[in-house]
Amino acid sequence: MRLTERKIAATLRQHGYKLTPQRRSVIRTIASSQDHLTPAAIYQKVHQDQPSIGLVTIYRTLDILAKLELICELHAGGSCHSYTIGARGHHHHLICSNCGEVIDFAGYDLTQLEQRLSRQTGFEIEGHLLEFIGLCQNCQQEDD
Amino acid sequence: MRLTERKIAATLRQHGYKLTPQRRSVIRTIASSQDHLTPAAIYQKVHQDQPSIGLVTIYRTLDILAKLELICELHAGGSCHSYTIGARGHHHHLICSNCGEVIDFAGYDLTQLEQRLSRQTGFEIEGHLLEFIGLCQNCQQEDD
DNA sequence: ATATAAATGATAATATTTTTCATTTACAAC
DNA sequence: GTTGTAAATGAAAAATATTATCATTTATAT
Repeated sequence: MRLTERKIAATLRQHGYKLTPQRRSVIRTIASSQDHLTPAAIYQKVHQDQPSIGLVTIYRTLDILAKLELICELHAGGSCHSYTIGARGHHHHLICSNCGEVIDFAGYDLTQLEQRLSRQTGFEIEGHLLEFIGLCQNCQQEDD
Repeated sequence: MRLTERKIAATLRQHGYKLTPQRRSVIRTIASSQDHLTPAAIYQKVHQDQPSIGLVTIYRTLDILAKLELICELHAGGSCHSYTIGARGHHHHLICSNCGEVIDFAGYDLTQLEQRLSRQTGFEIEGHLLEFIGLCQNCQQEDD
């Protein structure tokens, strides 16, 4: 079940953020869209409602909403700027959010889930992205 | 097992790409690094070897290597520019690579895997990213 | 109504990626 | 080894995306 505009607004307030017309409009735009939207797309839509809004406000609002986990950030393929050498065979990654260390792990099979999704949605599934983010041992100590 | 520089070079040739010193250097850099590297980081390293190389060549080489699946593209968190409203409860996404349609799905639990990884690596896992990419039914038809 | 900290928008700066095009080069054919 | 050719490169600029700065405005508690 998707979060409602009301619920999002309330959570913002609870965390001490002010509820401005601009923020309301950003929330309404995202909440009423079926698709995922880029900051620029959100700006365009919100701009109809709030002609004086700046793109900066969009970015700031998205940052807050993402931090509070009221919106989801998607990785829609394409350009996410980090590369490692390919490993033979299928594998996934575990990445340290602090130092960037990457550990490959294998032996986890998503085929069944993939088939289930394909059957349920009619999608022809081309691939997937599975990553874990966390703190490696070194970085845990530094944070203490 | 990670791909070797040799293997990557051979695959490039097999696909009709020329093996230039610049490309060799990019491959060597990525292959010899433990971390994942941004294009800018790769450029810096390669530049020591090939002082005249341009950043453009890095981008072009990365595109080719990624297309041939010789390197992995990582999403290291941060700014990947697409947002949807948060759903209540934990869920993941299925995204159409053509039209961008997003389907949320729930009921898939990664806790066990998370615990296994945590035990094996000592990571303190903060979160994960699981997405499937594919073609929705509409877009499959258009592509025929 | 008022005080105040937070939020906004304008502007500029920075960072990232792509395009264009003249020059150079890898490599296949001889 | 030469040579021809398509492919690749680098320089420069353009396009795109994101962040920083700061004076002004505003939501909200009192």
